[in-house]
Order: sequence, then C-alpha cells, then structure tokens
Amino acid sequence: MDSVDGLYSDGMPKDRRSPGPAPRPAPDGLDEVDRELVRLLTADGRMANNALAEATGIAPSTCLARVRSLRERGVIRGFHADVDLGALGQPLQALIAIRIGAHSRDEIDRFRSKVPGLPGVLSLFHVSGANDYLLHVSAATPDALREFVLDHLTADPAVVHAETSLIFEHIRATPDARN
Amino acid sequence: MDSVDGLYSDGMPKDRRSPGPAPRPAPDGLDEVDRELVRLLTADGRMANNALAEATGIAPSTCLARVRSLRERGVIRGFHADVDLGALGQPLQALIAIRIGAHSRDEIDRFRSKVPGLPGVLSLFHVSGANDYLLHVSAATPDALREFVLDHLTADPAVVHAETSLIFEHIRATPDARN
DNA sequence: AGTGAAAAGCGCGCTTC
DNA sequence: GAAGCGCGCTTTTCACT
Repeated sequence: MDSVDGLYSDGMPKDRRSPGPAPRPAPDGLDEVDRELVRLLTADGRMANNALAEATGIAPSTCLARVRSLRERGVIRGFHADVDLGALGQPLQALIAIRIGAHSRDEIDRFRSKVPGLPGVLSLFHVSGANDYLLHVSAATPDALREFVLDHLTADPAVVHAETSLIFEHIRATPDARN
Repeated sequence: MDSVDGLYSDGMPKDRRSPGPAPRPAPDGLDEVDRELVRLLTADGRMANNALAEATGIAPSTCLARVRSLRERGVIRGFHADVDLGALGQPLQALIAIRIGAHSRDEIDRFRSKVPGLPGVLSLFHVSGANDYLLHVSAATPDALREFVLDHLTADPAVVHAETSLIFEHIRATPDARN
C-alpha cells in the first residue's frame, strides 16, 4: 500500500450520482471529470466520444466540449500511435549519456536543435547532474548504433563524452499509476 | 546532410506512380503503405480513417483493414494521449539511475514488478552498463520527489544506489526522423 | 488483397434548461 | 456549464472483382 503520493488524498468517497455542479474546488483548472477524461484518453487515445461520455457520466455534447477544452488548454498535447520499433526493423534501443564541453551558447543551441532530427532519435532529455543530456535512440543493428554514436555524437565538437547503454527492456507504466 | 543512417539505402529512385502491386520486396511484412500509415498515426493518432486512406492513396475500407492488421500483428500497440503533466499538477520530472545489489532472482523480479505501479512512475528502462535501471518519474514538488526516492528506492533492499537527475527539458523527436 | 455501395453509428452544431 | 435533438459525415460490413 502506498502512503507516499500525498496528492489529492482528501479521503472523500467519490459519489457523483446527483446532478448539479461538482462541489470539488479543483486544485488547478481541472475537475474530477477532466482528470478522468485525461486518464481514459491516456489509456486509449482512440476512444470514441460516446464511450468517453458514458464512462464519465456526462452527455456526449458536453464530453466533446470538455475534450476540446483540454486540447486547447494544452492539457492534452496530442495523440500518438505506440509503435513496436522492432516490427519496423529497429529492434535495438539505447540510452546515451552525453556530456557537453562547449562554452558558447550558440554551440549548445546548435547541438540541441540538430539532435532531435537525427535518424533513430526518439527523445532527448536535458538533465541535471554529471551528464548534460540523455538521448534515447533506436537502431537496426549494433553497427548502425555504433555508427550513429561515432558520426553524430563523438564527432560533434560540442560533445565531450558519450556513454551508450543498451536498453534490454522498456516497461511503460500504466496511466492510472499517476493518480 | 546525413550520410549515415544506412537503412534502406538501396539507392533506388522511389517512383510509385504506376498502378499494380508494389515491386518492393518489403524487409519485413510491411510494405510502403503500411509504413506510411504507421508514420501518419504516430504523428496524429486520432487521424480519421478516410483521411488516412486519402493520404496513402487507398480506399477507406482497405485502409481500415490495413490499420486493423497492423494492430493485430502488434506493429501498432495502441494509441495514447500525450498529456502535459504540469497541467495535472506534476510539473517535475526526473530520471533516476538505479543500481541493484540483489543476488536472488526473486528479489530482482519483485523490484521490477513493483516499480511500474508506484505513483508518478512513467517508465522503467532496464539497461546495460554501470547502472541496472533508469527510472523516469514525475512529481508534484521537490519534496514529493525526494520522498519517492527515499520511500520506494533507497528503502528497497534490492537497491544499492539511486542517483536522481532532474529533467530540465524533454524534447520528443518528430516521427519522420525514424524513416 | 482491394474496392464500392449501403447500413449503422458517430461527430458536432444548435437550442433549451 | 450541461443536456437533447438532428443533420451530415464517417466508419464498418459485405458481396464482388
């Protein structure tokens, strides 16, 4: 049993049977229905509006307005297919810890804007600590990965050090773990 | 100009103007239309079926069958909303490098299966190298993050070392970079 | 496997409470 | 801010190529 998250732990039994506006104050601009919509759409981004409406107990038209509002406010940034990269011929993934040695802001900016466009790049984290960046990439073969690192990272004048860790397994948490 | 990716670099000028079946042998079970569907759905997971059909030059009914097949074969695992965690009250993210000291397989398995369910956990990477796991988490406040690490990682008998790096910025690569 | 037409279901604006 | 109605379009099935 988790005693830590401490978020929204008001202990109130959730009972949304009666009509009328929700009495909950809403920590930010989101009420409980909004949160539920976000949770449902995180689990299944193609869920139909009807189904969403029924699952949250509101009318379809209201649901549509809610979801649109969530998108407009940037709470939901977009929807993406979750693809098995192995099936696309990229069975390898790696995380590459990168240390930057550049002193000019321009050179750092150049690095930061070129990397996301490199082939196989999935995402780039700018982090605190001993390393400056953590790069998540996919590759077709070990050789392709090695070439990627040599040609795009080691060869980059801004990069001082690059350490590659192969990803054996990537477990994505279920969305309801966030609430 | 990238001279590296080396994938599908057959040097053949791509010319899919003529009708009839594609002459391309297809590296795995996916032809060019499948790849395009995957690419489009990665960019916009809620794209309508007829829009997909038109964009790929096939009939809506065919498109539906293609996409279903992609899902059934596991090429597309699912669709998910991309959510701004800050808007949900979790403005902090971190990557935590974890070293495991457990000697029994059971204890490692226990760790691996408990972590994805912990509050705020986004994903868990099992990696090669000096560290065993890399954990991507979100948190409401620095204190909540600290508590998470202390209660769930430092306190875990399987964990020997946990090093937290705050994520300043997370740049997700555009999907077309993978082709 | 790909297509076209027809039926079922959904998106989404408008009006009312 | 939420619900109900209704039109138009999309999705989805099915017989056919």
